[in-house]
Amino acid sequence: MAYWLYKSEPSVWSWDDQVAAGEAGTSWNGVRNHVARKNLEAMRLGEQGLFYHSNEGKAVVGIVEVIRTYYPDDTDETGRFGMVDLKAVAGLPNPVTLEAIKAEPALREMVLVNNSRLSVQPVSAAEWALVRRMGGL
DNA sequence: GCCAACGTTGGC
DNA sequence: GCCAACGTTGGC
Repeated sequence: MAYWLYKSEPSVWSWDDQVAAGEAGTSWNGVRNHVARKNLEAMRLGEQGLFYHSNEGKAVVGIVEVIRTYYPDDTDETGRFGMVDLKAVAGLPNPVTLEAIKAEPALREMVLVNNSRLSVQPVSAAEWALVRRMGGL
C-alpha cells in the first residue's frame, strides 16, 4: 500500500471542488511530467493520498483515494500521458501548512520539501501517518 | 512580482 | 547526443 501527494492550485481545482465531485470523483488530468506520470501509473485502486493546495494556502487540506487506475489522459494530444480518478475521503480538521511541514524534522525528507515542483509525489508510510496526525485525523 | 529550479525544445 | 535557450512552476 503506497501513499501519494497531489498538488493543485485552488484557483484551478480546490479541495472544495474535489468534495463537490462526491463519490464519482474526478479524473486527475493535465499531468505532463514523466516522473509524475510514473507515479500515477504505479497507483493501485484504493490507495490514498494527501491533497495539497499550492500557491494559495500552501497546505495539505484533505485525503483522497484512487477510484480508477491509470488510463489515457484525453486532454493529452500526444497520447503520452495518462491519469487516474480520485475522490475526496476526508478533509483535515487542521490543514497542515508547508511551514509546519518544513518545521518538522521527521518530514525533512518529504518530496514536497525537496522537489516542490513535482505535481504528483510519493509519500512514505511514516510521513503519511504523521501528516494525518498533525492534521487532526 | 521576482527568481531559482527544473523540464523541454531545437540547433548543431 | 549535447547543451543553450526558453518556458513553467511555485515559494517567497
